Amino acid sequence: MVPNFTKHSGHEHPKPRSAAVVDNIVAHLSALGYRDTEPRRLVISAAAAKDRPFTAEELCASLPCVGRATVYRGLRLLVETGHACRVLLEDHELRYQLSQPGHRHHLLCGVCGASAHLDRCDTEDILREAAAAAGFRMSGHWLEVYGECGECVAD
Amino acid sequence: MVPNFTKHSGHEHPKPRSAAVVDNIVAHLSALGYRDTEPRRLVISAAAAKDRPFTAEELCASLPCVGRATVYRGLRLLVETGHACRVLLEDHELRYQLSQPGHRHHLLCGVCGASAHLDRCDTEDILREAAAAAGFRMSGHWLEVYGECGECVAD
DNA sequence: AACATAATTGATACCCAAAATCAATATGGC
DNA sequence: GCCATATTGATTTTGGGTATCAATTATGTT
Repeated sequence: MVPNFTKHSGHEHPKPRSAAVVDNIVAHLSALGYRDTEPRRLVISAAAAKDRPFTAEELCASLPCVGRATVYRGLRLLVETGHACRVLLEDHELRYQLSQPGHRHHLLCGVCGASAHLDRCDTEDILREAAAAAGFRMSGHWLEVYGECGECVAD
Repeated sequence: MVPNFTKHSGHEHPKPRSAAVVDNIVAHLSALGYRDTEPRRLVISAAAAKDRPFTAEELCASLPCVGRATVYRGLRLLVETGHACRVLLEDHELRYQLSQPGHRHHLLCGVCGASAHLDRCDTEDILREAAAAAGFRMSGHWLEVYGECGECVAD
């Protein structure tokens, strides 16, 4: 019954990072009073295993042993607690993606669909300034950059 | 039962700018082979009259004489042709907003919901550079800045 | 370790936004 | 004005997402 996460071809990393991510999130949820359950871990783990933004339905398909409602609830919880965010890509489908809380910068490849984080965010100050020029007091932002990732450019 | 949309207080501008926007869009659609029909104009006009992102349902309510299907089709067409874009705000509702083609920068007030365009986009170059550092070739971006607009800050 | 309590799960039913259908109508080129 | 065709809109259908609720499970306590 345990789903087999053999998605990542070739590489035989024991995936310590992904597991750590799941543990981190579960720990945070516990701190917030949410229980550490296996279905919830499965949802988070499956979400962490995705290497690009995914739909709720895709996640359901990846988790045949977890009820639909639980998958949706898990996703909602992740979004509410800031561990995932919703992404509206150009195909007009609502997708999800794990993310560091408050971090809303993504590089999205229009060819292969890969998604990466934009780590160094020098834009913060510039945005704040531009917003101030329009009379806004900025509290946050969401940024998505479309283009082609390195691999797709190489092809 | 009729919702009272007396939001636009006072101002009795004959709204020439909005009309021009509608004409522009209709002209572009015509160039693409789409016909110039009254229901479609009504949809575009109603969308242009909104001063903040709106839901499809809200637009339907604003257009009791236009069929639901036509409103939804009109919105879809606007999005497909780049005259509107979908916006995912923090209340998790899918909203629409007219926009210049390719222009995806908005200032969104979390208090009153007002939306403004970020016109001078100095971020373009910085983003391109940051994306390149991650191996991406940037082709476009979508940026939303959350915060408080001038009026709400003043209160 | 067993208990009590409360959160969580999942099968199902339900809701509603959005799309599909299709006959009737309006548009634009001729 | 005519015709081919895009468009409309009343209606039906779809499907993503949520609510329900009995059964189950996690956590703190003793």
